[in-house]
Amino acid sequence: MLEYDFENSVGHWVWLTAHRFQRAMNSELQPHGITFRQAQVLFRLALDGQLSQVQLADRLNLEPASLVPVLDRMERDGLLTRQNCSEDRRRKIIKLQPKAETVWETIVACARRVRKRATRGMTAGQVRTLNELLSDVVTNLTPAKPTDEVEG
Amino acid sequence: MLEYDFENSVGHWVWLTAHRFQRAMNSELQPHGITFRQAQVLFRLALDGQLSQVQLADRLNLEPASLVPVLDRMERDGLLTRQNCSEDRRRKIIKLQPKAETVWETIVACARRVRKRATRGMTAGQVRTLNELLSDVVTNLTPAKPTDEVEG
DNA sequence: CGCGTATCGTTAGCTATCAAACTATTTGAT
DNA sequence: ATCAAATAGTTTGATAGCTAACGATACGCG
Repeated sequence: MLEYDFENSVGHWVWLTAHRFQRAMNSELQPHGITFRQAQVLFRLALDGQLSQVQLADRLNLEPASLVPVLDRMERDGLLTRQNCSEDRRRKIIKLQPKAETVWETIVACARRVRKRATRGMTAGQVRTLNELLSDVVTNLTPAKPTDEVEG
Repeated sequence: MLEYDFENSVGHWVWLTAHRFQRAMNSELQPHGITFRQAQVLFRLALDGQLSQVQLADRLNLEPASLVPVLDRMERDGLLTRQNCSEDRRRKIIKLQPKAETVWETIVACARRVRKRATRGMTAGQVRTLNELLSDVVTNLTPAKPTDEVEG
């Protein structure tokens, strides 16, 4: 009857795996009052320093509008601040608050535990292969942006 | 400063790939008034026939509570019905409506297009390898259920 | 300078997800 | 038979994501 082998499609497996990852991360982070998405924001800001909301959304592969409520909650919880930019008054600069550093160790520990569990029984070569194949799929599915060309 | 290589972790790539897949599927399905999740529900019901909500949620790797609003909208849109089960009056059987079959071709076509785009430039062997590695990760991250043992 | 366009952040309305608690019903142990 | 425990579906309250539209600001071209 059905003409599509959904169960063996890449999309199905990618989707299911991502779902399991998110659940694992969220259940690890929940006791510390942090969500997976918030952890990603902290990662990005810790790596790249201060960013505007558009820059941050772009690096998180997120629409700027989707970032607004996330930042609202993190600002409410004292993890970061929105600071008006004097040079461009439309822009707001996101800065981490000291509290963010106190949860940093927690996040890294959770990420390590989940990653270790996820790759149990796999060799380093298999993990690298997996990452490379996924990277190819991402490249294939990423629409070309006129201003920011995707390089190899 | 940072002790965690997030950019090269499996979780990062899996997450990003799934995000691209969902966006691709939703933008393909949007003109037809169907979401990715609704398409998955139709897939499942078309393959497995009538199911209760708990059965359906289990096969979709979803909490039963998360399924409720999805089914609400699909029932509202005339894609399916909830039918009270006479043997167990707690239970409701989900049945596809004729309208569901009319969107079936559309969904399969969208899935084919996205899959073809996602695996462009990859060999059949690479796709199989990718699926197998993802399957391993899913197994590693799936918590053992007491009633339903995970088999190899 | 002035006006059209682009950009930044936001809001509104929709869909989706989870955990926790609730109601109704069934099952099981005594 | 009775009552506690388990199960099915739902509700509530929170987080998250998208598109479309909006107000404020910056930029560009005449």
